[in-house]
Amino acid sequence: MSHSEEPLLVIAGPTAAGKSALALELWERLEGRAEIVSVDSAQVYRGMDIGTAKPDAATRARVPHHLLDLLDPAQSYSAARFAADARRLIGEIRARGNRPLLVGGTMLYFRALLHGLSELPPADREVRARLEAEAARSGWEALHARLAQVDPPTAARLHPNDAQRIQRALEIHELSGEPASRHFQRAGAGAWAGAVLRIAVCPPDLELRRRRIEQRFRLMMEQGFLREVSDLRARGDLHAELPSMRAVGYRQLWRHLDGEYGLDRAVELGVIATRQYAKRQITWLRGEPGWTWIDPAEPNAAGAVLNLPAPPRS
RNA sequence: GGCCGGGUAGCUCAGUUGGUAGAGCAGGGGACUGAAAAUCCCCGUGUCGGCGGUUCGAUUCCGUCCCCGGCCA
Repeated sequence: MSHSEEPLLVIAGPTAAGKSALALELWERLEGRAEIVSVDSAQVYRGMDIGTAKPDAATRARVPHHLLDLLDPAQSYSAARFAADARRLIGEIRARGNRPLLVGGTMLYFRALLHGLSELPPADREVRARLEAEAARSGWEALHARLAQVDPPTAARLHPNDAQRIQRALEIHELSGEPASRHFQRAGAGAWAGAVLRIAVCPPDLELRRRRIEQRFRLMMEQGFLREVSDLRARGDLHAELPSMRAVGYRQLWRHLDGEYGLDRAVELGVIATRQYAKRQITWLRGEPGWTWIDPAEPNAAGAVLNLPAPPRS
């Protein structure tokens, strides 16, 4: 069987569940004939290592990893860029005769790759800034009302408080002259054509998940997470509203450095934010059919993954 | 020991001119198309500190006790 005919192996799961460890074990079992593609919206930023639990240098020297350290934290990545990058990498890895392992926790990125995205205008700083200013003047309800004029289906779908999506929908309309709902109806980039084996790594016990998250956050603090954030902050050109600096943990430590609250409180809030993030990831996984749930504590979890029957082409 | 505050949801507190109570946070559930580790939605019964009393009815008024602050001794 050639590698291109093997199902695409994707590994998702809530943060701190043990995805990376499983991926490394899979790599061993595949005798190094595999490469890892990170599916992680925060690990793409350089200098954000400890707080994103990025694999360390030794691991990366041994096992090929992709889509890490792509951008400076002042820049921003996107689901669309991820989908394009991942598609390209999967082709390249297979061409080398290796098996791509897509591993990460950013569920929108998985969806963008596997289900495809509509063809939409990319984000536009100016349009967003203008909408932002308008919202500051007249409130998001007013913009929601305007969206209801130009794109009733989308306005009906969005809550008047969902500023981010209202802004995006208006942006799409403005830049393309067409409502987002119409774009969505048309076939976009399309779903992934080949077979996909979806693995959801998740300890079944809620309490265990909660404990692991706290332990890992505290470990990050011991490893110098605060220093990492204060170094980023000391650059002077970054700010708290950047997508990179809004990441779990970074946001809370940044505010602590701003003097908003003490370190203990920052850690507490960081742990809470991480748990809430994990909950959202699980919600996403539960809502989608086709995932095989794996308990990482199961002995030989990696072996079990490799013995799963290939799913039908989707 | 005396005086003054407080003791109400897991936490911080609001409130009831006497008809058994509600916010924020936490927690749970959900949504998700170029910011997604983002953004947003839904979910609130708890001996209203204990025990007595007054009352048709007390978390609310009265007495008493306990606990926590502060001030005075």
